Amino acid sequence: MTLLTETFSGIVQRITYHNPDNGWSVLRVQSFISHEKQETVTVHQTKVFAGATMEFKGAWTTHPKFGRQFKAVEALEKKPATAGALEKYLGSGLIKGVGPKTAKKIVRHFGKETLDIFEHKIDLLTEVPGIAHKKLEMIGSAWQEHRSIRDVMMFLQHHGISTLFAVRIYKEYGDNAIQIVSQDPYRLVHDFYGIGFFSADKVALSIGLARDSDQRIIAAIKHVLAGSREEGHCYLTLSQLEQQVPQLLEMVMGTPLPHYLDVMEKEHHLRVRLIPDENRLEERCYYSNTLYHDEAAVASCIHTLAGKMQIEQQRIKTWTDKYCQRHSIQLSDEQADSVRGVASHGFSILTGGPGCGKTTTTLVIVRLLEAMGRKVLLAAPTGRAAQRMSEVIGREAKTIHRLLEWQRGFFQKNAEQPLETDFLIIDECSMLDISLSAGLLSAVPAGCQVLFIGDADQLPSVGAGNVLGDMLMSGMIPCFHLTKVFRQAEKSMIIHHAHHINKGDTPRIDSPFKTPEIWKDETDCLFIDADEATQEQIQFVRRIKCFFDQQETSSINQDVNDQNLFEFRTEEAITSSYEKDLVIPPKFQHVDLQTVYNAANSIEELKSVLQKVHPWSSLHYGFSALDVVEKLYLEWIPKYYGGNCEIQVLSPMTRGSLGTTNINAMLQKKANPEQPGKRQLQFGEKIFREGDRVIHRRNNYDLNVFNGDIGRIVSIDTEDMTCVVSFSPDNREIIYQKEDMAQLDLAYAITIHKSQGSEFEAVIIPVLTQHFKMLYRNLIYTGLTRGRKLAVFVGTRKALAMAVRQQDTSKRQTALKHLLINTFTGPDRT
DNA sequence: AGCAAAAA
Repeated sequence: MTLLTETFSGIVQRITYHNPDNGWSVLRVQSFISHEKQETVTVHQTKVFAGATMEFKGAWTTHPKFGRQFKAVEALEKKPATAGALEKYLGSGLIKGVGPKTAKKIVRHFGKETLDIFEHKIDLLTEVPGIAHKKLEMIGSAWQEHRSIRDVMMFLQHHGISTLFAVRIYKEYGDNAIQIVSQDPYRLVHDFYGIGFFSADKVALSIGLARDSDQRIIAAIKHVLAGSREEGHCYLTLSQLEQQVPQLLEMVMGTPLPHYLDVMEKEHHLRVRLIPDENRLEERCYYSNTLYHDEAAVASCIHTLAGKMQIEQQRIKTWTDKYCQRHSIQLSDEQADSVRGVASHGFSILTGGPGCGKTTTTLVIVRLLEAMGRKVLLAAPTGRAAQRMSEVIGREAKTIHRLLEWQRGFFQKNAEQPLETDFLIIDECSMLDISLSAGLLSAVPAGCQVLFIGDADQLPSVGAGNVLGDMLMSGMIPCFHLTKVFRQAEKSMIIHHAHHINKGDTPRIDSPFKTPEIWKDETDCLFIDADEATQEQIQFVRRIKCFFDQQETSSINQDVNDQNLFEFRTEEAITSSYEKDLVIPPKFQHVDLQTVYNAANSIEELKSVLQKVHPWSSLHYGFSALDVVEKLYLEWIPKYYGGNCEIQVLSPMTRGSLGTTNINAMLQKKANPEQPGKRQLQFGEKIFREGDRVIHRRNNYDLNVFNGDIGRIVSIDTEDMTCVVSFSPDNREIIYQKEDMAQLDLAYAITIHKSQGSEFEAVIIPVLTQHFKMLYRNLIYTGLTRGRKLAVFVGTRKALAMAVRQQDTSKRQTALKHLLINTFTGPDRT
């Protein structure tokens, strides 16, 4: 860790930038060594005063935009050493009553002894002209105060706390700070947002607390429990804690863990819930207080809301029929049933895959309720989902955070100040985590009806819990499941394969390399086998192909055909790795093809080398996976599906050779290359060019653009550094100022996560083992079902099979399902 | 073989 041992010291001249959230600061620092030269220093979690003399530890780096800078990992305040430093220090406004002018006078008078005078003989300050008795008193008391702060600060900093937090800790604990922190350093985790277990532990060990002290172990248990959220879990089991806690503490525990857990439960540091496992044996499940409360709150709120309403079914039917007729809406039977069902239940769920008509059903429900004189509120977890809801329903829809009036970490709308409405409809509920659900449901007033809409097969929520899935699986909540697909269901292979994926079967998707006709058949789902071939392999195949094309009319493909390798064997494809099949014999490396041609036996050898490559892998045609993405985007899809077909690449990941960043860079270069007259702007590494496809990444209520909106850059003004982006569906044009453009990214490729809730005419989905960590069932399902006319996978069948086998949400440890069953049927404890 | 992600 400590490879960065360069140091750099100087006087802080100016604080160029300071981020109060994480403490990251950019400073201009005048070096001690070369006096005239100012350097840029970046440092984390440190607030430094202008004029302070600092010693930084870290390393020199070169930033692509800002050039040479010192990246500090540690900053220590030194006593001012030079007269110049002293003057800056005193004049920085740190001491009340001393400004730059007075500072100058003082330093000129006392020179090097200035600091000593302040420390020990402050009365002598009156020697300085302009400092009378009154001013001396002011300066004196300010200096006193400053000194006690400084003692605390020095203590905290000595034990590894950054200046920024030291200031906050001093503000909170005052002069007792040293005592409080020494007594229980782990208090800091609870009292200060931004200090975690690791920071507090550093202080604790530095102060000299024992590695096996109770405080330390309890803090570690709390930290592990809180961390389970990251995995999507609500609770951890004993064996999980026994594995993770000692690992965090970096020691073997003397006293067994259950002892501590019992103590913590008694002292309300954690909660335990007994949940029966498959064998009906009760297991102790350990919760952090908040998650325990949230889970229980969701279950009890739903129980309170649930129940049947007295509604005249016949009147609803008559009204619905009339409404649909007037607006020429065709409702299927299950949709009509859903409308009636939802209207007559206190709490219900409307679910179903894409293209099943959830939206139309919702529209009719909203109109019906309004006709019944009910006040209806609409909301969704994300800005984009809310905006789409408004567009489709024609009523305002808000994000849940806005609906509940989120302010400084709390919701203004809650059990005490509930929402004012008769009916609440929440869309895209697969994105709801347990905490937001608890916040939302507590704010529902008594007598209000609630409808959750969502597709549980889509991506799970970012936060902990499996809310929608648990509610559905509990079987306790009235659920209206739309199954009839309107989108040409019979023909659609996308729907067919999506269905298989959901069941856990790896779909056998046809490849155009195997069956070239399928392009013309306008199939809507394809798989192109491609792997991470090396440049050497690609070049080798291309050279051979080039050679054969010249020499023989019959292509090499004909030869491979003879081997009858085209039988569609998924299992074989799963185990084989295409690029490994191609071993280039040394004798053919960099060989002149004419020489090969002259030696007849060499031709046969060449053929046999190529025949080892899987005949429908893209390597066989001299394409890497990235080449295939390019070909699909620029040639193949436009050729068979029309040049106006909207194509979207959906990658499981941001990084990697087939991550969004790399694909974006490649497609920008190929699909929208630099041209004279085509204007562009550069921000650091990012280039935006006229014609680029872009995505907006944060809800911006001023511009009325939302996280996930995709558009095209219409024009760029290089003078003003502004641009105009046109967004679908109605091609509305938004003017971006320079600072707004930071919220834009290239969007030729986006992550599957970002695509949730959107649809595209054609999607290209790379699925390779390099995406290993992200490969799970819901992800593939979500990506595949984003395509309306075409979905093409590019990658290996092995990666696809891995993804389909991996069920993310089933691994989430949650108890909502269990709680709902218990609440509704009464606990069956004996 | 290390990774994605909402809200304010």
